[in-house]
Amino acid sequence: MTKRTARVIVEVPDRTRGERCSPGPRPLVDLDALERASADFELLAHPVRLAILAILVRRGGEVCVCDLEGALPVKQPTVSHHLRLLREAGWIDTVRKGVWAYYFVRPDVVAPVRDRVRRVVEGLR
Amino acid sequence: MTKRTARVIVEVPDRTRGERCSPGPRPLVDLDALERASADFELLAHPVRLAILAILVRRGGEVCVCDLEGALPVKQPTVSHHLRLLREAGWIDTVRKGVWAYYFVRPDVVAPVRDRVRRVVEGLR
DNA sequence: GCGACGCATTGACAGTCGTCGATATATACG
DNA sequence: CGTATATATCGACGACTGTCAATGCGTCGC
Repeated sequence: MTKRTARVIVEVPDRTRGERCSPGPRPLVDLDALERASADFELLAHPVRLAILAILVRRGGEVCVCDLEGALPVKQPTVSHHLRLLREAGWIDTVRKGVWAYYFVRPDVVAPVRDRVRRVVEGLR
Repeated sequence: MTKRTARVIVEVPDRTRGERCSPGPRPLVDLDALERASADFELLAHPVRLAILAILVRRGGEVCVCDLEGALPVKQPTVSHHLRLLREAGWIDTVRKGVWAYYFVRPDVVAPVRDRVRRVVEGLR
């Protein structure tokens, strides 16, 4: 989703040329965790998507698109767009019942997301 | 930071025209929390920034830019750019010591961030 | 002073994102 | 069938993001 061009390197260099300007051990960064986490954060980084997720979780079940549409400050194609992003990420899924489409969260997918995010955020201390 | 054009409305409409296609109570969404949280997530949604934060937190103190520069897969102006974003958000700050600039996290700012993110993410259950 | 160095800023570029009108698709109802 | 309704997709637009070379700015050592 982002324009990530390169990967994050694991070590802080020991700056053999000249003395190091920071003392202390060289920090290690879990590369793959960062990459996956940032992808999660990208999806969370929009209020409409957050609202969709909040509504779906609140209802604890299927929610009709038309209800979402009415609750959000964007037009129908835009709602559909954000629903697609969440669906393509696997976070939510949909069933059609007649004319209506009902969306719901997939807890089996969102739970690992929650774990990844929690791990990164708790690391900020 | 995002292209938010409008605000998130608080209620799911009761669809007076026609019957509602979803039953259940109308969910309420904490608008301001969503807005602030999505701003937090935007800042977290890049692996370089995540890596910077991880390194700063790990070191538990000031880290020279040149160390960060060596640890990240982007050139110096790009590092500076991401440092600026984090600094402008108040998450980190800097002291100059001679030629070098040392960055460090501001726990007083990051702690509320952690709380907001935690609140949103724990809400995903 | 001068040159070297570390970092910040600028400016430009390509790529991506969010939005919405228009349109397509699909279902339901006469 | 035709029409209405719900959702998805398309296409275009403007705005923003990430990146880096070039340049500026401040500090150090000489």
